[in-house]
Amino acid sequence: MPKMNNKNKIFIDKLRSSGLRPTNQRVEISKFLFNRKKTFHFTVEELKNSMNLKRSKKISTATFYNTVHALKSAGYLKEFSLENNTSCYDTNITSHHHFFDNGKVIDIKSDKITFKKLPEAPKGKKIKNVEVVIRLENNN
Amino acid sequence: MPKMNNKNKIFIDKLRSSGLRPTNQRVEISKFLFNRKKTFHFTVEELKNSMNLKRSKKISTATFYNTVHALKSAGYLKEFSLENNTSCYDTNITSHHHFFDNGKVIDIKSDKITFKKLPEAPKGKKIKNVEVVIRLENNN
DNA sequence: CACTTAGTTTAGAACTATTATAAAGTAGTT
DNA sequence: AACTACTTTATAATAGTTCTAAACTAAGTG
Repeated sequence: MPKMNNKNKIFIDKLRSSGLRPTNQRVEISKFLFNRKKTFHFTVEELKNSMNLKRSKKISTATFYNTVHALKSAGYLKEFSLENNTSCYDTNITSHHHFFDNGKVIDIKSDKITFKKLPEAPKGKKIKNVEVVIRLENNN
Repeated sequence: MPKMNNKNKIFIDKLRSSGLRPTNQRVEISKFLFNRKKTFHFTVEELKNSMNLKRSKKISTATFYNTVHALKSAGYLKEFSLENNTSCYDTNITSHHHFFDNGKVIDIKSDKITFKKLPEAPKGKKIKNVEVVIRLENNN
């Protein structure tokens, strides 16, 4: 077993509560994702590339997908579709909205958008969530 | 040249102004898409299956993709991503919003959603459009 | 109204993102 | 230390979409 101090506890806990054993690969992924101040947006491919770039022994694609899926199912990541039909994940799991700026994604805090009017859900349905995308373009 | 009366003019015009010659296949697709009272939501795969089902001579996949792309680029269709990362097209090209109900898409008229507060675009950017998705779930 | 040419259709190959498989490896319990 | 269930990995498979190139056709030209 690799040395592992309490510094990693928070990242390991996220894995365990996602139903995953804290293996080396997974702990590194969890740290990479959650050991940051700012929200992180990524596709699995981007995550894989940026983590594997600096590694001699690469983590496999399947492990990235498995780990991200489990973290997402446990609620530690939010998922949404980009315009090129790939999945983007967001470490900001609070309810919020997004700017889409030519492939770049920027969070919009929930309280920056409020509604004057919203439709009723159809009969037998209720509203699960409301997500706003504001698409940007360059001035002039 | 196959007989072609004025009834098809509107469908042919959409093709021509999308930069496409009005071939038989394309006119049929255009009619299938736009000869309806209600908004139509579809993926290319769905469109292909429903049109080809009744045909002896099938229209090829590439022709569906080409035609849909051209109509979309010309502004006759709107495109958005479903949650399974496939492209969905909408014959309602007016600005509007959507309910997502377990894979089913329902239009929300633009005036059914109004904002009390919207964020400013970042420096050097301006807002191109604002799209709201309201995700539904079953009651109880 | 034949001729020509640029645009079109098609089957199939290629590609990209993602999921599945199964053999070799490892965590964690006993 | 040994066992068992879970992991990792390379690789194959899949789904949606785009590309390719050969055969075909619309529509302008003389």
